Amino acid sequence: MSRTPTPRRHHHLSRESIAQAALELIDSDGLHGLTMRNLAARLGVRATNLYPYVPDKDSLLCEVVALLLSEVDLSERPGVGWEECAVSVGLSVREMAMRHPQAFSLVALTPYDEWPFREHSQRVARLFSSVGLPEHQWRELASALDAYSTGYLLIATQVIANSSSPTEDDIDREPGSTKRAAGVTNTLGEYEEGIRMLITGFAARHMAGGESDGSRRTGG
Amino acid sequence: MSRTPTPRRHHHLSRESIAQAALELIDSDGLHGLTMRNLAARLGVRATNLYPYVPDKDSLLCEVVALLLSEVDLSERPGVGWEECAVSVGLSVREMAMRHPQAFSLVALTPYDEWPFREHSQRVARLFSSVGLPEHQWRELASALDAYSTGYLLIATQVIANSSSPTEDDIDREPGSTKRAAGVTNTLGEYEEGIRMLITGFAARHMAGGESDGSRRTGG
DNA sequence: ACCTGAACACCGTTCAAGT
DNA sequence: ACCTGAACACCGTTCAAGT
Repeated sequence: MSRTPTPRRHHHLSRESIAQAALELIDSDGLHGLTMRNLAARLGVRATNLYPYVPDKDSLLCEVVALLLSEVDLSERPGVGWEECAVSVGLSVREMAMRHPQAFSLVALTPYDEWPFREHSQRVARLFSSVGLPEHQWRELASALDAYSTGYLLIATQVIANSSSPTEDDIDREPGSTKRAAGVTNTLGEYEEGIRMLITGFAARHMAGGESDGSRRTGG
Repeated sequence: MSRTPTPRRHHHLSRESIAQAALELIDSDGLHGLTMRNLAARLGVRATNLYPYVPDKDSLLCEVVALLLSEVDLSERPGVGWEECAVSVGLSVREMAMRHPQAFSLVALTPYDEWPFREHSQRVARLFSSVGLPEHQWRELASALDAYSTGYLLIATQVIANSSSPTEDDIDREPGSTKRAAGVTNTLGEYEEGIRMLITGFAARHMAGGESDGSRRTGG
């Protein structure tokens, strides 16, 4: 019955604390700096001591994804129309991605039917169902916005992660390197404009009047 | 001077043939079935024999990405308006992704400033600059469409890859498993509708009249 | 000149042996 | 009862030694 082995020595160890340390390790050393041995060393412990708390590395990565998703602000925005609500959620996702550019690919790579996305989907549903759109409509909108955000931020963070981890060998000491010629922009403005294009197009194609000003003025 | 060592024995080996075999191996065994040793075995050779042709595994993965990008149809569509042109490119990307669901994440994970995207970006530029839109406009549109496609298809393929590789241990022999409850849909219709939302929104926000019917009737 | 096996420095994970 | 080092089966990659 006791599913959790509850070991007694390392009191600072737990699924949560290990996942937190893993995220910090990724943030500082990059994804392939996350090693069971490295992570254990960071916690003052041997790799084998992690296994009572975490079944394997994949589960640990799921835990990290859950940590990242929990940083997205999905609280209700009272009195805010669905358009601005969708925009602000998108911006919150971007803030999370830019706080953790080396870890964001984990979010994008984790299959949607894995458990970290279950709670997240429920939080999204709770927010969007309070926003005045019929369910089949906000589901289609949320799906498109999610695809756009995931793709845009993955592309942006991969460029950041690639140029910020020289892996200690090829440090070309030129300040303006040959990198950003490929037209990778990643500005908040461009990202937000894409979201607004989706919202505008959604309203035009799927709603009656197609109005999209977002001053909803809800009394209660 | 002789940068290419030009070995003489294994005549069937070359950068291209190795990359092709790597893609086939990923398609059948999944991404983590691709191993220098596995790949060599598939080619009737030892792992060390690959290194004269490919400097390391990362370069090999870039070569695979180039192979995948080359499958995208970016030929000109004479007499087709920019809207339908953008849609058909998006559908071609989806066909590539669905042909290689286990390999698509490589495309999404490869930083945009790596070389496989240079030629691809030039092909995109060649197509879109022939379509009647000013450069700053089609660049913004292409960027948003790329983000959407990448995100949507990554999410879709990760679910496919996750459920099609039971890794030989957890084969729950229930036909209708607990999987697809998370609302992962991945239909061609939903994907295409997202593209059209972006196009409609782009036209409404960035063009004069905002017309978007796509019958361009170009004479030459 | 070309190829090869052994070897290096790592992985994730397990488990018998210690205390 | 808890922890540990050694060990297993792998990686990517190198290189001295063979032919």
